[in-house]
Amino acid sequence: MLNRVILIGRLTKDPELRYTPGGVATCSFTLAVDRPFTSQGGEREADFLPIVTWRQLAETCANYLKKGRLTAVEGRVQVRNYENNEGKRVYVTEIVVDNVRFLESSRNDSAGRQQAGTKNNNDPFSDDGKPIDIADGDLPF
Amino acid sequence: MLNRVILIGRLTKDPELRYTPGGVATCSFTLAVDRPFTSQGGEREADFLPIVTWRQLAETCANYLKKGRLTAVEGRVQVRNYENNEGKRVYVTEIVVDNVRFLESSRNDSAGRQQAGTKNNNDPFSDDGKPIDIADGDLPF
Amino acid sequence: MLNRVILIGRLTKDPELRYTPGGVATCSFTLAVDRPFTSQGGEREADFLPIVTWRQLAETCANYLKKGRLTAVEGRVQVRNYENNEGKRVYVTEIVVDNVRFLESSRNDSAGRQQAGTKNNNDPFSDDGKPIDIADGDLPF
Amino acid sequence: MLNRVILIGRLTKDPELRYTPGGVATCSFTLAVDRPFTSQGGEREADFLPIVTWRQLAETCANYLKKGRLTAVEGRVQVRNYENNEGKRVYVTEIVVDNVRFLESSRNDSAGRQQAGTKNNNDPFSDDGKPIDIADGDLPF
DNA sequence: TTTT
DNA sequence: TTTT
Repeated sequence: MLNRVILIGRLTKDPELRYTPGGVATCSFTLAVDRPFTSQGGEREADFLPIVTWRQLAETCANYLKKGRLTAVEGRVQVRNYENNEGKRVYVTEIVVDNVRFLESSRNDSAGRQQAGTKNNNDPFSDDGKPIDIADGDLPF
Repeated sequence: MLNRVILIGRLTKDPELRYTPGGVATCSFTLAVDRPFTSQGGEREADFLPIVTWRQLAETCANYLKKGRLTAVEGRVQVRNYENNEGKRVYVTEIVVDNVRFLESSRNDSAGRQQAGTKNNNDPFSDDGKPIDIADGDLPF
Repeated sequence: MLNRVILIGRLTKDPELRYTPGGVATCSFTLAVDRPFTSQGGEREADFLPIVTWRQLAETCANYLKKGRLTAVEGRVQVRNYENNEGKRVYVTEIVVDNVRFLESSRNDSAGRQQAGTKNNNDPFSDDGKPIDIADGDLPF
Repeated sequence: MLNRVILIGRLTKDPELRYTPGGVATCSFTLAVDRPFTSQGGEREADFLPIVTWRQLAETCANYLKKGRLTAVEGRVQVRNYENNEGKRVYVTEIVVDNVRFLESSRNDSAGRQQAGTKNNNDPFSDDGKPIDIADGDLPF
């Protein structure tokens, strides 16, 4: 009935932009969000949360976000499921985001941006030349 | 760095109370949270989100929550992982909650509460008589 | 840069629906939100927060909300200012809301709803027959 | 019943640290939070929101925050009231904060920090040598 | 696997 | 599998 998440963290990698068969843009990345407490005994101190954006926001994220950037997102927790190749139902929890704030400008890493230009990870077909397998009727927001 | 979730939904079952070997209470339940949009094509219209509470709040939840109750929770998204019996690392996403609001009073189901008393689901050992396998040094908040 | 508020509380009165000169609907009400702690010494234990909604949501609120109803809202904190009749600048803090959840159905107060029908508080001109003094170019969202 | 605010903005001035007569620290500052939309007609495009913190967090804020710093805060909206010198009741809306994230490190302004040291704005008595007029029994959290 |  |  109400489902709201706000996160601030850093991208673990450059974002990935894809398109559905119907041409809808979607951008995915992972945010590393440091936990508020220090775990005793060498346990993990950050959560790695999968973020998904759609449409115009997806293209903006692909253009402006990069590995390591401090970023704030607003959205909702969603559990998606699909059948894997062994015929087993798999549940995936993602944060579907409708608002993104870039908390670090790009002024300090022009080198990084140029490098991003040479091996262009914003190209929707950069991985395998084919659009991803997402039903267009199945989009949030 | 910041990780905040607020949900309003209904419990899919009665909550479950357990204790760690060190005696720390933890209460788990699932919230069904209706999505804001109607999916075309028979898709799922709610997310079923696993909630975890600890210590005093866990005992309060076990005492006051019941299947079907409208409930608001505040907490953070957490990814826990463990090795399963095939030696494979499994990742579980949960909402670790530090604030709960009971949005429905119990006045309309005294029968239900009495029934909860006879088959006592608040008993930490109700399932198998043994405490659960959680390291005490690994608690949030 | 980011401004998000989530409240759960009860309406202190029936909501008020108005229209700008340009015909844009706006609905206002106050939420009483109980504080999490008990104040020693007879101090106030709730905050009374002014809520504003616009357009379609304003009309939905006017139709479905009523004094006393438990309600969840999502929006942002806004400080509006204007010059009063003594020529002094006055600052007003409001919660401008873009999402409302009705946490109590109306089944238990059909009497109340019929009464609301007789003295129709949903009539945009119920107070004085004139639209309110809000510039249409000055709308949020 | 639930009251949660999350803001990201910049301090309009250095924070002010004070102590109640009972010795409880409180730190105040204003966050400028840019609005998500551009107002046509020269209207204000940011909200200036008064933030209040208490106890240990107040001292941390006084030590680490400075004018201009990008900062995230979590808390609740509160309406405080008092009688002014004309005997009129005045209502003040503030964000009482229990979590602060410093989104900009201080590495780029050592000059600024040194200056802060010479005219020490962290001194609780820097303004007038007297503690502020707050009843100790009237503290949040 | 699921709530109203 | 991971960020600073």
